[in-house]
Amino acid sequence: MKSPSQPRDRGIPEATVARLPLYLRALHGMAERGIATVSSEDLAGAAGVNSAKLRKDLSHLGSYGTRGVGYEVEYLVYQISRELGLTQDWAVAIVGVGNLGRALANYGGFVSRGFRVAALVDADPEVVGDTIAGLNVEHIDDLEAVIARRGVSIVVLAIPAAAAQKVCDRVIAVGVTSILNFAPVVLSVPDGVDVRKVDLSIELQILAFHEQRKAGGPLMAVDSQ
Amino acid sequence: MKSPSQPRDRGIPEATVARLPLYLRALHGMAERGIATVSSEDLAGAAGVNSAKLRKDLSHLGSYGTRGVGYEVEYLVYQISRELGLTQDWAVAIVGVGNLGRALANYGGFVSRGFRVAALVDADPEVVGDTIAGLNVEHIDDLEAVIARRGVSIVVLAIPAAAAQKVCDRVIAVGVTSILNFAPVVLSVPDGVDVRKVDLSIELQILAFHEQRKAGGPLMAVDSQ
DNA sequence: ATCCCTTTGTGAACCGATGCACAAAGTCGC
DNA sequence: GCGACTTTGTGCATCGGTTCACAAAGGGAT
Repeated sequence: MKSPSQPRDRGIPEATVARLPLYLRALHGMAERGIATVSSEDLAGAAGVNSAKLRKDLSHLGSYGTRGVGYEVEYLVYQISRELGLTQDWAVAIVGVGNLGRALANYGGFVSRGFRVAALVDADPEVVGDTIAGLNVEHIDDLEAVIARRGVSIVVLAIPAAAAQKVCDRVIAVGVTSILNFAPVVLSVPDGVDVRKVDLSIELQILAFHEQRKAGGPLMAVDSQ
Repeated sequence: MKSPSQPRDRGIPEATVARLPLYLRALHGMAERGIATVSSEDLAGAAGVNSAKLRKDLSHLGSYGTRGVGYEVEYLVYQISRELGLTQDWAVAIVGVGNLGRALANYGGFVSRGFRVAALVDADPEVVGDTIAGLNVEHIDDLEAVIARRGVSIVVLAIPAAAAQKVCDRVIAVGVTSILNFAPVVLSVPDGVDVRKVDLSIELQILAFHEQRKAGGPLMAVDSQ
């Protein structure tokens, strides 16, 4: 026989990984409202995806549903959390405590489960030493020491584009392999380092493209009345 | 004969649209450094993509290169800008001037070209009437009037998850069809409305997944020495 | 004017992701 | 214990996107 609930495939598709947090959030909401089991149809609805896609996504983790019934909410929360690595605590350092860095540090929600802001770092002597969100702001010169001391494994870059590559190189040099970049610049990193980018400007430009398209296209080839 | 440099295909792939802002940024940098022409190889390098992909992307806009030479930087900047709709000015309203909303309002860079923060709105009477980034904060009750008066066509939601759907519905009701959502919630919108989502928590969770994977997987099935 | 060199634009194979549709598997009522 | 019903898990067709590889196109030298 085989043990019934084992993650089968070590290779989970990237598209699936990107949706797991969505499912997890929906499940947390259901758990809080006391819902014990949920069908793929309902969960897919809450997460805004197709139910077949949801089932296929979950099937990559293992066979955690019961046919005729659905998925047990608490159990699925645990399995997804474990798969995403949220059963452990990740220490996050935020580099740059300008407007954005401050917002991130104070944004309690984003560090809800599994993540902990462990350090704030900035280059401006004016803010070094300040306390933001209960944390002391340390100097960028001590970046490497801070990362080592606090056990930081994920670094968030909330600094100007011009400074991003240099800081990126420094944190990689001391072993960081996960970076969330808010600076509007393409970081070049060696293999094995993951960079995820959040770029407000790009998102707005994509919206503008579609908005313009709705309004009649760039040439405004009006055949409307 | 045919006019040589006409956008040929009105259906530009979504993946291409998402990369055009990247190319545009790289081109702006080159223009500032006085570079007149650029090859697909060099531009692709600056944007961090494969050169064949870049050529195929640009070919969707038209035939704007010269074989044996490359692309004229200024001309390409204009063509991409036009395609993205950045030759016109988009009025953006930011709803919610908490930490994040404030950061966005002050973040000059993201409203660089084509975009203009035209209104700030919040529900907290404490901040309504304040001036942030040179703009008066208006009350959420006047949301519809503000959108109409300022000609807002893109709305940025920087509010708590619980309030997002309601505000979303209201702006859609007065004709807004482009929304950039920072609230950690799946918005449901009618067809024809574009929502783009920026979710810090999800990005971190994806990083955590890969970080854990590097460290040996969720089961820590160590067969290493 | 011709040849060689560079670089674009694209046909075609490939790859991953999506969604339909259904068999397999389980529950519940009687 | 059995049959009807529900819902999962997945095979398969399809689709969009990526990458390779090369013919076509243009520039510059001689």
